[in-house]
Amino acid sequence: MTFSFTLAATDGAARTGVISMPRGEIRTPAFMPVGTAGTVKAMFPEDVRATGADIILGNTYHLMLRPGAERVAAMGGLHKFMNWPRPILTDSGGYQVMSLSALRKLTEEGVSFASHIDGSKHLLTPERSIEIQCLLGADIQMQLDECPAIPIDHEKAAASMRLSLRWAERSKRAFEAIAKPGQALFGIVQGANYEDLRRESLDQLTAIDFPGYSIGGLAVGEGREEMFRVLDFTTPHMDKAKPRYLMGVGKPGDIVGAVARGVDMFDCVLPTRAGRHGQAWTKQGPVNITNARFADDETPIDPASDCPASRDYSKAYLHHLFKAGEYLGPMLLTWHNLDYYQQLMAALRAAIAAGRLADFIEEFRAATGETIV
RNA sequence: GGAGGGGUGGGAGAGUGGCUAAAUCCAGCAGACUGUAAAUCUGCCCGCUUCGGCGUACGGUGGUUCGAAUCCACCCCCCUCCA
Repeated sequence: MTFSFTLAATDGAARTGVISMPRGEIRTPAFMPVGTAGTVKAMFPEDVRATGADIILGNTYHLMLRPGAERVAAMGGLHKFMNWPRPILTDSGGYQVMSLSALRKLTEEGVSFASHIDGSKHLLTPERSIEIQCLLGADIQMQLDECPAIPIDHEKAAASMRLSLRWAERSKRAFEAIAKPGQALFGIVQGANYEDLRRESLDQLTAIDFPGYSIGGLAVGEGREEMFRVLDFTTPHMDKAKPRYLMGVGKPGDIVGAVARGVDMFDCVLPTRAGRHGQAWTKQGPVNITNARFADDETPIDPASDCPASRDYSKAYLHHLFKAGEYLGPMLLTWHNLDYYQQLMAALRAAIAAGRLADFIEEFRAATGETIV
């Protein structure tokens, strides 16, 4: 069994379907919880699964440094190591080119990082990134890319995007040499917020040919409206038969708007990080549970939810746990947020299948007060 | 009764003539977080404010001084030790 993507229904530009892989199916549009260091922080894998996650993320850079890709391979691979038997998507380390820009040097060859842990030097080339992702056993792998922040001028954005293109070719060559059947490598469309660059990137990647395409370099400072504008001139030109993955996005409203523009896959640290920081995402929008107004609120976040974290604990208790610095607070709120995100994805899939996405978006806007054009 | 030490903003605790509306930490209030250097970070935290300031303030009262949380006098209170 190999990688395949089957569309079940469309509604405008939006699609719903299934990606089939040896380790399981991924219902799209999909939200993939982020488990950078081999754990979705503060969560048990079985609870992540119970929220409805079909696939989670891992990270090349972090796992390369600790515990080391070869060690994970010796332990039987990342799935066994972390007790997550379903598909795993790994980022290539491209995001760290931006987030750790102070600790790395960029050359044609690749990226040399000074470890944020102990300062040790590590060269991450496109080939080494693929090798690491294969050692980890990642089901869906990412090419190494450069993820520049926006704003960036056209010239620099073009140079960066073309570097990522050259790395895409090298990544594919390396992948074809060592990957196992059933694994997939995605190319990453770059080009900042410039239409000509996004088109050039997409055309070149399409020529190289990947089983799925990521849209990178968004949600990096440009704002929702601008991000949607970029999607508007990008997704219509993408291969309809292949999954489209908007990397690092996002807030629920970002996801809803991107799904309407034809995006199939998402990942974001927001539900987990915000959960650890006391922010709950709800059907009415985000709320900071540490606010004093919750100190005496005996109602749960969502009494109608199937998720214990959402249903069985009062806001007053969650408020207390955070105020007291208790571990259970971040655990419960992470759990709730992941469940909320998966409920949102399930609702989007159902709405697309029923041909009523526009109605769903209107209801979402009314309930959250969010602006989604 | 005697000797010594000490009383600073909600708490702890710096400061011992002007750079002090008063360090720092905690508590409190609010915000942020988008392919995770994040159980993190930021702002506010005496009152009023047109955000430029203005008014009060370091146990109390009085004094020295151009100027006092800081020096002096007396008083009040707390702690330790001796009777």
